[in-house]
Amino acid sequence: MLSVQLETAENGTSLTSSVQVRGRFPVLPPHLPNSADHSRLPVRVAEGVAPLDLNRLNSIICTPRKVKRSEALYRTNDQFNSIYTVRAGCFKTVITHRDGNEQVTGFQLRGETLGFDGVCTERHSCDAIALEDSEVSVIRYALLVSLCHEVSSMQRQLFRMMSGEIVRESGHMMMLGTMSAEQRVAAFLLDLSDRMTARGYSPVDFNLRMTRQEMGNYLGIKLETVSRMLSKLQKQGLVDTHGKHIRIVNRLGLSSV
Amino acid sequence: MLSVQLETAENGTSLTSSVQVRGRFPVLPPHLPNSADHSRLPVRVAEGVAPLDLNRLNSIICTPRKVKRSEALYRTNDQFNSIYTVRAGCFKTVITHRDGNEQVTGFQLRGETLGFDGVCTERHSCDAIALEDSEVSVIRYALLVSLCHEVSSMQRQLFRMMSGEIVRESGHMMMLGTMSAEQRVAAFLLDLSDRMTARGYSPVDFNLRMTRQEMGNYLGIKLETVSRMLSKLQKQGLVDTHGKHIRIVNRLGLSSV
DNA sequence: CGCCGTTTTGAGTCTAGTCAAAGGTGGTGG
DNA sequence: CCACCACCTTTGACTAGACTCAAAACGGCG
Repeated sequence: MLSVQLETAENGTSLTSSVQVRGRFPVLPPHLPNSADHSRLPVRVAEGVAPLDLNRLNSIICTPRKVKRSEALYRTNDQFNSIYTVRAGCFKTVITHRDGNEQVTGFQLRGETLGFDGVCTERHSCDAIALEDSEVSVIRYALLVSLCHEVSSMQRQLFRMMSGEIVRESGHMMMLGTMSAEQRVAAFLLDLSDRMTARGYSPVDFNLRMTRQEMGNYLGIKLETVSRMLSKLQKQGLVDTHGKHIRIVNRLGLSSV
Repeated sequence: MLSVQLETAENGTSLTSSVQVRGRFPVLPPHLPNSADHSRLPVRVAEGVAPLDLNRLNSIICTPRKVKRSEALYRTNDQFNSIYTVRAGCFKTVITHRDGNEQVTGFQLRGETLGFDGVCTERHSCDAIALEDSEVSVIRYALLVSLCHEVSSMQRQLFRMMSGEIVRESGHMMMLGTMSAEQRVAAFLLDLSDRMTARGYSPVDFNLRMTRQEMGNYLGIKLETVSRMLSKLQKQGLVDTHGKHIRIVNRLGLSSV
């Protein structure tokens, strides 16, 4: 039995497997975020899958690609060929309206996935921009799809990952639709904290990779408002901020803002 | 060659096929929305697919299910078993936060699809409520998945549908994040108009199935604001509203609000 | 050390929210 | 067929929260 894992965000889409191929497809241990050996994409599928050609897997998991800070991994209307998992660094996805309005639709941390927006029309529907010098694993979609066709557990996993993205986006819509500025900032920090935890970083102490501007855009508020709300949360003794460094002092208090 | 189509929203996910099974799986002609014979789900896949057992398809496309106005097709945390396409009527999907906050995440018209939110965790992550007496086709997910495993064009179509939902949600986020109340209402009417057109209804003359409350919740504004903005658009000569009946007078003007 | 981009804070404005009341609409039953 | 009721919609007056504009403080990097 061979097992493959496609790492995803944490909300249930990335299920652990009892049988894992290491060596050839080393899995990044979540508690060792700076693990030295990550020359290949960590790929994981929920259940063990039928034995299959390792070369086949190799052909899907391409050589990593580096993207410099503020450069694009892909842009709106680019031909869709691949999905990506973040091996190092951090990205944002941005939609640009014809009138020039921009909306940050998400931030992707190490281990999270990018590119599913392109499956539908075979062109990407947003820009993916690196927030710092980053590196991704490139997964050829056509090959992934044919692998899914052979390996049913992989197919199911891919369905789950896409559904997970749908669910996450719903949560974001809810935030944009119903929350006050203060609640948005609090919720954002908590979400980030959860995702950091899932990746093996400290849940209470981390550095933001995005500017107040980008954060505010994502949250549907202005950068000055983000700043004010952070100050307010600090006054309430819920967080401790120094520029981009965040320390969550009172997690419970933060979640009940 | 046999061709099956799973009808979806209009943004490119539902591709027409040259070879279609009629008779047994009659496709609702888009220009005849009230077509009498729709006792079975219209199922359509992008490309022709390999011949397969018709009984297999029959077992996936279950008997239709009726849902009365204001009743739930499914609720948050319900076990996920099936996805649904709307055969008649109209639904809304709603997320409820623990603090009681609600957010309408979408409206599903005739021919559109519901339920992908459940794939990820095998439980639904929102409520799907009928806005009027409605009817859906129930598609067993487990069977659909195994069919996808056999029929690669069906697998690709399902991936496209889910990606389409991701893209649509991104658009909604952009609206919630960047648009003024007036723009939101205008954009909402235009979106609805496009979807009505895609379903064979008039693009300029239609009835809303939701209340101002539900519309406002979806748009991230209050019901009074929806009402005010509709009045404003009417004063500008862009639309003509009488309660739930909408007539788009100046489409171009509306899109440049 | 000085520069540039980012962040913080303040003051004033404006959009959308709140509260309230009146006007419509559709469905039900007499 | 009409009257009544419940619910939905519109409109107005006032308020609050977030935005805009502006200036100063901070921080990282060459």
